[in-house]
Amino acid sequence: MSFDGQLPPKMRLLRAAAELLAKSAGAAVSTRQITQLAGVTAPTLYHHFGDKEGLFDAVVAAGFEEYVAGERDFAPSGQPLVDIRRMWDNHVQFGLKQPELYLVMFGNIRPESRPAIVADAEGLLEEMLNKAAAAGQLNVQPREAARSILAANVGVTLMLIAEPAAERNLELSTMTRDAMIFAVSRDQGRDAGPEDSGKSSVVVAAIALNAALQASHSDQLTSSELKLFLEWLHRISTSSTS
Amino acid sequence: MSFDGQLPPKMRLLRAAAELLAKSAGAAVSTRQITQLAGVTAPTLYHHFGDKEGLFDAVVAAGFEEYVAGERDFAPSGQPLVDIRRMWDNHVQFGLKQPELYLVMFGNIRPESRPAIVADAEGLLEEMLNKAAAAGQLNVQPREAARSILAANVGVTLMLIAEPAAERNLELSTMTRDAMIFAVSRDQGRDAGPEDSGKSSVVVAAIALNAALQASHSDQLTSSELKLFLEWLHRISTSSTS
DNA sequence: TAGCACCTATAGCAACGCTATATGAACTGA
DNA sequence: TCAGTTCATATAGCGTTGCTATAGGTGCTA
Repeated sequence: MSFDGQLPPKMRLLRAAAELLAKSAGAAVSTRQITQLAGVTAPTLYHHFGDKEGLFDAVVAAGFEEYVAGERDFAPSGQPLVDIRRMWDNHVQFGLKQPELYLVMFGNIRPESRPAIVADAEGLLEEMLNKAAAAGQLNVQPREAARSILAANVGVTLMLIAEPAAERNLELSTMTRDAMIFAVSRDQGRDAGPEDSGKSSVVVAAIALNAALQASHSDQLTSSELKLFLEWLHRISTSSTS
Repeated sequence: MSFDGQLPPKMRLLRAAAELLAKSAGAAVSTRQITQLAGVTAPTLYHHFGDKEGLFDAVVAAGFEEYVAGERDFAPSGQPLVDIRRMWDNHVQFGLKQPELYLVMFGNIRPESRPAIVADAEGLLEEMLNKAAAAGQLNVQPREAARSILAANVGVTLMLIAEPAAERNLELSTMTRDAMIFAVSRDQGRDAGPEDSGKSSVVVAAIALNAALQASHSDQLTSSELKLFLEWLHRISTSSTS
């Protein structure tokens, strides 16, 4: 298959790069391979993308949009925690379907190159977790919960990718997923050990109120009052969780 | 600094590679750089390691021994779950101390290359989890628990590495760690309906927080702050807007 | 038609991973 | 003692890589 057809060279380069990246199974992909498959010469690549990495970044960006689209695809079920399970599963499926792309996106992140990709993925989760918090189902701050869940999600996906496809056991994913969701969700605290629930009931209530307030535009307080109120709420919410 | 000294060339190559890898901050490291720093010519490298990747594998293997040594360093406390917490923390510390090495070990894993390292790390965890299982503290099979915990541990460490060192928040690690350990340990108050509490409003949340606060003597706010806070809380609680 | 952006091609550089071949040093067995 | 063998390193260079200086073609506006 080649892309000599009708598309503009920029698009042909993108598709060629994506295709070669996808079936190269981790081996290096050269610019010469890409430009040849795209039916284009080297300077064209550098004119449009500046860099080999620039081209790969563009591929990743396209892949990420696909990922985000997948995450938003299903209608909210009204049960945030159920939706979060779906997001987790969708994340894993995306990683297994496009392992090379996934490794570039989440496996190779480095402090300086860490772009908005992780932050965006985190934002999607946090958005959903906010709904859970508003419904009083959360045990911790939505942002922290999102980071934690996403970290575990990435770890599980990387581990599954690393395994030979034949012996992949998705139970690793479901088990870790449920463990994480269970850990951040509220309904564990009630029956848990006595020392745990005493402290956290205030925290849980504060978190729920915080989320609910932000969702509802209550007019019972002036904006300056509200600001201070929320600050105190935050202080309570983030109190001691060693 | 160079390694022209007394050591045999093989060792000099290893150290030079490790050093360059460590301070290259993710950029590619060429064999020419390595051999020059080691005071050796190209064929020597290929004689001893066969391959550039062979050399890197050797570096990783050395790094892994250091990692394992760290994991075994502390004496078992007699409480397996406590030891597992220490193993988790040690894993994260290793990753933060040698991020480049860690990324090669755990971030770049591909199906064909090296589940071996992961398998070893998993074995260490499983060993400890076996003790927990023997003590009746486990909820799931030790092997599955080990895989799950390790996956989350790797995910968290990668995420921390990806952050600028300045704003790294280790609470992500402790929180995820405790969530995972809690999830696999037996004495949790399991069960609880999927969606017990329907929709919680600001008012409900505020009332809950009010009650919780008064019962718990939180010290996050001063008494004067608390007084005002409770007044506002009351205003919100008694409002009729949903 | 002239001028002007844009886009693409020709040709080639420096750096890369790697190797065919040769040389020296250290050990063997007679 | 010394040829034979093996191990370890060096010289030199191959093919490929990412990238670019330069020039030419194309379609637009005037």
